Amino acid sequence: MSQAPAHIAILKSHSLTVLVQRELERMVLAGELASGEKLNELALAARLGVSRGPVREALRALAETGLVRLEKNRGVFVREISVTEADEIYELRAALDQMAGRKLAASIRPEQLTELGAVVQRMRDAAIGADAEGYHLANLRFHDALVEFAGNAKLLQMYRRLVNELSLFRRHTLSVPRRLRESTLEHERILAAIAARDVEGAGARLHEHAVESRARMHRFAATAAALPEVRRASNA
Amino acid sequence: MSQAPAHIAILKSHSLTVLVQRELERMVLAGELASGEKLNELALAARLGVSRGPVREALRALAETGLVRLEKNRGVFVREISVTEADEIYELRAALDQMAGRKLAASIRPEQLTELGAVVQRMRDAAIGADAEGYHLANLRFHDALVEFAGNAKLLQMYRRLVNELSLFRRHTLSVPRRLRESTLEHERILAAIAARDVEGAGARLHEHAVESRARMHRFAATAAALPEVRRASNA
DNA sequence: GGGAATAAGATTGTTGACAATAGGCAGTTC
DNA sequence: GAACTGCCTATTGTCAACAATCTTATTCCC
Repeated sequence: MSQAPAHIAILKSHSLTVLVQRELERMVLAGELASGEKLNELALAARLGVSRGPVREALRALAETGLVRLEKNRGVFVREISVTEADEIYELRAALDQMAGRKLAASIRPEQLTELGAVVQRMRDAAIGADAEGYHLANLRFHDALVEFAGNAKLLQMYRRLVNELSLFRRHTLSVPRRLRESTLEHERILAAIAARDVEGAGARLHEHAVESRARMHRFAATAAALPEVRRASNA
Repeated sequence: MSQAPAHIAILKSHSLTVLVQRELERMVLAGELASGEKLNELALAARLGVSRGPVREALRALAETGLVRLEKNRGVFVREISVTEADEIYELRAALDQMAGRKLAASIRPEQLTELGAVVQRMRDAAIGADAEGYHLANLRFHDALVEFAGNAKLLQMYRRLVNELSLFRRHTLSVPRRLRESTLEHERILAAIAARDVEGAGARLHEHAVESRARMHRFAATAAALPEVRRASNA
């Protein structure tokens, strides 16, 4: 009776379906449910302490966001993002980033600039300390904040959805960015263009930046294909 | 026995949930379920001849696409798009259209050009005949084809989702475009730029075109607000 | 007469059970 | 020994019932 209230309050405002959906999304993004893995409804329901109904509803919703794939009478699978699809997402992201950069350069407020500056500082620190994971997180936050500050909720929603999907792509393909210093510099230039309220410049820099990410992804994919890491599930 | 196979084949490949989802989407987009309307699960289930399970699953999926809104313990409502949100969508669409235009100008194939030309011809005919509905359909098809031919499936998916949401905005706000001839001319110019493989020009024209749609929406919204059409469901 | 408390009805949230399908296993046949 | 056929089990698809919550109508009090 004394430890329940918090949980009860949560349940009051959110249905089980919503909670299950969030938890499943978290598990997928955290890699606890591996890309391509088949999800067993009953097992998930048991694990989360609910019945199959909410789990099924949550899975239908997640299918619409692109995180899982449904096959009738066969089951639900965590989506696998192909190189082709990742390429499309990167290309789209370039356009969205450019839009965000232009909007932001035209409207940024001092406290937003301060926050972005702090994130870039985190990148510098991570680069100096060769802290790839820390850099990765700061990088994600930088771009998310950028789009958030751009002030178009729909854009933010789309952007986050794309980033989510991309995180399914070969689980942390780029988690070890080689050139941390170089990359930090790119972000500094982006921020400088925004601070200078250079609309076209900020858009262009962000677009380039996304295009560069895309190219890096392709180089990595090519490398990964060259040294076959015993991955193909083919019959040969 | 002789009329069943077709239905069986459909049910074989698609679950009830998927069929219900499609039908509900159709009903919403066709206006059979009005914007803001509360949807009764049991009534929908009875109407579609299924139980509440598939209906609930379909509604959860539709909520994720932005067509309906869920309120815990209160029900599901067809989403209402505010002017603010419509504005954001128009702005996003401008960026996506520009991207599509640039890609298409760089890659269009003869048969695609022919098809786009045929659609523009339908616009001309509709403009001459003052056929607003026909024009509207041709216009939708023109832009959808444009994005489709751009060759980025993710872009197409996102674009269609935005267009769907926009169709919820004050149901056919622009269904009577005044300047059919003028608008046809704009589309001809867009197509010309693409045909000339003018990457920047095609992108720019499409961007302008979307920005113009956005401005038109705002003018219309302002007009509609000026002459209060007895719409507010407020308590006054 | 108006407003708050309350009870009845309707609707949603959740669960468990049943039906249908897919995939694997053993047995049989060639 | 390989391939095919038919069962068996595990899992998904669908449904109906129960519990919890909200809405509405009614009653009571001021």
